[in-house]
Amino acid sequence: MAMTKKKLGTWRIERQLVEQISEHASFGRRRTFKKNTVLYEQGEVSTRFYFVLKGLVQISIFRSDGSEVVLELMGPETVCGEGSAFDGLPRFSSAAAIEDTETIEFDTAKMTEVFREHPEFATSLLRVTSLKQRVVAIRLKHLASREPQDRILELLTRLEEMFAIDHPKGRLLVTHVTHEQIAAMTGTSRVTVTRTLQRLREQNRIDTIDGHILLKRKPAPE
Amino acid sequence: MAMTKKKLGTWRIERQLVEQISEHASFGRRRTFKKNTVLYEQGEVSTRFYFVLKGLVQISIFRSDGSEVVLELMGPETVCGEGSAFDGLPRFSSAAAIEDTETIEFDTAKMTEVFREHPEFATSLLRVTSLKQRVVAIRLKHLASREPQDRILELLTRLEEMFAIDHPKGRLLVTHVTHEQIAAMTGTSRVTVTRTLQRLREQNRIDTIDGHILLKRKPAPE
DNA sequence: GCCGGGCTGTATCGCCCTATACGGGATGGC
DNA sequence: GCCATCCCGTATAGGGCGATACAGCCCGGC
Repeated sequence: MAMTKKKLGTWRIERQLVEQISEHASFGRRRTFKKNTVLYEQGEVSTRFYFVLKGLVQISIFRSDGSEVVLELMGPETVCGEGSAFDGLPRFSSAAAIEDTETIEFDTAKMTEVFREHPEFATSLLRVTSLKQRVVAIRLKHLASREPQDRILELLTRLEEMFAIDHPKGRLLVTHVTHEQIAAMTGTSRVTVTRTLQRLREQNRIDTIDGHILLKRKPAPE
Repeated sequence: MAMTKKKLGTWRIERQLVEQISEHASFGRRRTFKKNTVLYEQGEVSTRFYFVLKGLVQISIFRSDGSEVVLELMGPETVCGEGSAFDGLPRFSSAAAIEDTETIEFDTAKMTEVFREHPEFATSLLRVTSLKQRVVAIRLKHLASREPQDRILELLTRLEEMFAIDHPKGRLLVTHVTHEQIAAMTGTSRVTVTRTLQRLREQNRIDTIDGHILLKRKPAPE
């Protein structure tokens, strides 16, 4: 029996910060979402945001021509929806549970009063929003390139940092992503993803083991 | 004498939020930067962030091959550097004053204690980081497209929202940006910017008046 | 065992972007 | 007034990506 193709997210927050948020769970309320239901939708105005406990939530932006850009897959111990909840503007993305999902739902409406008693919670939330800003900015840096290889490698290294295990030949991604998902997240076509991964294999930079991608240790520092 | 080519930023924060931050200026200290000096550099770790009072700051990310992606030009009444200041990780971007610049420098180190007395300041900062996350995410949505026209129009409409004045034929951008700057911000080549703007002119969607771009009112809602 | 669906690997073709180069116009320094 | 510099417009060649189509593979259902 080979490795399970367990669905995982594309995001992780460091333990310490997770704990800091968990400690304030009492300021939110538990809320569950069945598979294929919506947490929030692009365009709506809401002061709610979510701390995912279990399951998987897909965050995407729909472009005006109807095409979908997948921003992230948020797994357990991540926060989503806080951006629009704090700035008060319409949601710029949609969130849908693609597995049965449990969350803590927070509401920013009375948050200022909470901060007075628990200023460390404000700091934690600022760390979360800052982290998100960072990851989006770094993605942007790579999406600014028109080279599919740049775009795809960026996604792979990000996934590696979050979800890879050591392997004799390098680092193995435990997340299973299809070429189509990579295409949606990098703004290229499915065919190009296949071709690019092929090319990377020929360059001996990656390998595929049982459907999982292995990022090889840099072979020679040229 | 025609319109001045005053250099402006690519960013603006709504008045109310600006005031909320200004009211807490006493928690920071005044600091000025001469033209062509650096506020902070990619890679460094720092807990400082800046509220720009006067001048212009260019935020850019340098890619590993040395090429530069210009994220934003931050003019007066904007905040920069807060991302890395709060999450504690190395700066993912560099900031350089491209005009003589005055700022208020804040330090996140003792922020938690400030939040206890002034929880509304935490809320304001959360609004700022959330807004930034939003703008970067929306840029990402468009950069995900490989069509130069998408990328360039996104920049233009964003600039329009922030820095355009009414004009009999539409909205006139008071910011003057060169094709080369547009290229750097959209990840295309200078030639393509010229060609794309040309094409938009032919499609009667924009016009150029005295070096400034005019976004025409949508001609026909088809 | 057989079938069907989802995923990956290829092939072809047309198009558009990048790189490069060059000319002309505006602007500013002296 | 003259020249240098910057910016915009344009041409050419080359390459790689997108669209489309199809074949093979794996896996699960029945």
